[in-house]
Amino acid sequence: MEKIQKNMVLKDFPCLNLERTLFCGQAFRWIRKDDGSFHAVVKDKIIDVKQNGSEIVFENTSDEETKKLIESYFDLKRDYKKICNVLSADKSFKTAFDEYEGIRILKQDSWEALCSFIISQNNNIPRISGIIDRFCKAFGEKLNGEDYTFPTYESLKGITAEELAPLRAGFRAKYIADAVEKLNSGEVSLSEIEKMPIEEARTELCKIKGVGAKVAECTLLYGFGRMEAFPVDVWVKRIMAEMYPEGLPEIFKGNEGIAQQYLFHWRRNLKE
DNA sequence: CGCCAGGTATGAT
DNA sequence: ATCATACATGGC
Repeated sequence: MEKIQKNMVLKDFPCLNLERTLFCGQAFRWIRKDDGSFHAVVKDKIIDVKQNGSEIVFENTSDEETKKLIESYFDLKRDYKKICNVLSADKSFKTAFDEYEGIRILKQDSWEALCSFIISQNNNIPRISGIIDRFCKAFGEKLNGEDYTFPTYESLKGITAEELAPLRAGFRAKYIADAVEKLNSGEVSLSEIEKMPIEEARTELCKIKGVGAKVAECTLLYGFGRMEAFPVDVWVKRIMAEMYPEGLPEIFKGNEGIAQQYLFHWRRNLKE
């Protein structure tokens, strides 16, 4: 029997480098398999994707729903080439972009982004991934032998920090519990935040314990696709001091988040 | 073994 | 307001 074509293929797609996009510190669940492909669960779908030269192949993506998910998650409708060209008028951005072209902002589930960046505080990336992995295995929905969905806050309703102990998240467990509680009670609403002006959205997110300026900003950028969000961590603080003592250039306006991701990744790989 | 990690809450000046 | 420190855990 002839095998039907059921892979979604992108040929010469502008500004999409999987390796860089998936491992630049915005998402924590992607793994690299032995055959060089990348694997993760996005929402309730298992995604396997590989990059062969100018071709990007999403495996087993025949259904329309999965294609729509990929289009949204990888932000495929946005013209990064054009945006980055504008941002490149700034010398520092251009340096970062020339070295790391192909990074896109992933549009993740807002709850997953919120939770992931609560876990990220004062933590390192390998351990963040480990905690999230244990979180999914302990409380997510099993898809098959290895793969679990990210647990919803609805399914965690009433959970205590003690019950989250298996994650070994340390002092962050009580923050996750507080987020679950406030989202379930409606004291904080992600669907409302989605519609809010950014300043108001920041204030809402910061009602959750363990959510400060940085985590709120990451949630808005990676969970809500707010490209004007600009997370400032230790690396970006250094960037600001070293390159933008007078503040961000005007041309970044509306795309501060994209600028941030390139500058962050570039500066972090520079070390010192 | 010590240092540090995509911060934040808390308490002291 | 601004500043220092603790925080859980484990990667390196």
